[in-house]
Amino acid sequence: MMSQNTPYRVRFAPSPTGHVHLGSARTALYDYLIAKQTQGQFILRIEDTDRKRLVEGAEEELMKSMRWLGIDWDEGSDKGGPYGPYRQSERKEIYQKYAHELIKKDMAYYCFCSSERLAQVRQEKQKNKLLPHYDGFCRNLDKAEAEERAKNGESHVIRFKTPKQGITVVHDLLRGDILFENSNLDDFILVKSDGWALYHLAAIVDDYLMKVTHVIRGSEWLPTSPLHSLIWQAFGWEEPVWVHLSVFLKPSGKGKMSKREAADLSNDGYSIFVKDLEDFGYLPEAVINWVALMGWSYDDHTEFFTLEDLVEKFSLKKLNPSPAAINFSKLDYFNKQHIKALDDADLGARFIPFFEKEGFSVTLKEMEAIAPMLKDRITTLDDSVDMCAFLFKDEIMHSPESLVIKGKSSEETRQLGIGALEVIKNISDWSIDTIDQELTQYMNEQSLTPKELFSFLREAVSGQRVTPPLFDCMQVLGKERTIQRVKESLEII
RNA sequence: GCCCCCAUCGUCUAGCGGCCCAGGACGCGGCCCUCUCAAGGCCAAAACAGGGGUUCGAGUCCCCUUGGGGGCACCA
Repeated sequence: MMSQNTPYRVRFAPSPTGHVHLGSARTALYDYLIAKQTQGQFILRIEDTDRKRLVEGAEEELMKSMRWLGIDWDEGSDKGGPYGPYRQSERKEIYQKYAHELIKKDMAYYCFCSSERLAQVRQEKQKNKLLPHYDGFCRNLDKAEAEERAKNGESHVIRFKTPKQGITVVHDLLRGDILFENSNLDDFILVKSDGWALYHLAAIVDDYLMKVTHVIRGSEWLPTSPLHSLIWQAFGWEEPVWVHLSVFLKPSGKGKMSKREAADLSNDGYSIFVKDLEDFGYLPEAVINWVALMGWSYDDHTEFFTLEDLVEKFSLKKLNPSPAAINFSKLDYFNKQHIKALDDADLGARFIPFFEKEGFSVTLKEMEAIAPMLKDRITTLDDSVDMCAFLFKDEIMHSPESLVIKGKSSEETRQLGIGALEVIKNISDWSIDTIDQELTQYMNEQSLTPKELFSFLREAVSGQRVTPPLFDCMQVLGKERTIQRVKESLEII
């Protein structure tokens, strides 16, 4: 095993079939962390050998999501590197070459069985309660003859000649040795009849050629890991360190999230896709922090981490192999924490797209002004619009019922409002402190409670029940517009 | 069905044989503060799945049971 200070070469190898999922984001994050920490390299490799499953634009979105998270790579399909190409669809011949090398070594063979026959074999085996594996029909064909048939264009796949006896041991960093009886393993396919390599072959050849030292992947790969070990051994190569991460379970902890359940999540403003989280107003810092802590911990009390912190403190050894249920309320919590940690200019800048999406045209200066009064009262960035839209509207709606002070009549409210308006008009220094002083004094004179006077003014000035602190709002609104809105309110009571 | 993995509060977890009648965090409940909403402060409830071993001593090691999860494609 590698010592802690040798550079690790790791790879994140998604297939471009859709949005980036939280589980993928976590894997990529850990890859990135361990590469940075050891001054190694993080490789982004696109696994697109299945031409049927390609999704238009998925590769671009994938890179966008990763960059948004702040997880950048050293080598990849877009930036090259010494071991490219980094897109498997551009490496077809390489896999062909290695597959034939295995045939030559008698560790793989041509199989000419039709998919109909295969389906039949499988069905029969299942009926007899046997493993639904390949029956080995082509396993011992005459080699020269098989070679000839393949050359003549007969449709075929290439299968691995899995040992029938013995045990294959996979050493997982988190779980130790895992034993698999070879008799339970199948003669799995290496190369499809269309000539494209399957994951099992392609990933291993690439990991070898790209000098990957640590393979970090989801535990759904555990069942096929002996196959992978066997291929490494067949080539006579030294295996990388295997690290199988726990899977993410749905919030209830009962099973993986289904497509349907994942879609339903967005009704509550949550999602398991990175792209959606960005749209919903979550900070990449928060998503990183949150996801890092699902299956990993630093100690018994530290939980706020920046990417830089994680690079310094992350350790594969402290990974937890048990499955983890996704906890979105913790995401909310981390989002609040990271929002609070942002300075006003930074936070303000991040509000802009959310205001623009709602049709407001705002300036960075304006956003900077509202940032401090918002930073510890919003959960997601788009909450800023809900809370402060009234500051940027030309007209707001008032309802007479919500204006009238509780326990007082409309007429009493209007008289009080007229008094307050006079006070406001007479404020020459339009600062938060002065507004506070003057209005508080008026409140005392009239024997009103803060709730009575300020709820009225809040409604009058914003048309909303909930806003940031009233005097801050009035200050940002400006004296003229404040007066205007109070006047309008008095007219409709 | 077969193979594999996992097992501490509702959830994420600390715990690597005595420091634990189990600590932190989210969430939940209560109180304080308070112009709304938050934030903040304080307090509370809440867990070692069960059974066998090993040991002077087990949440920590081993075995079994149970429970949960993952995988059994010419997908990755």
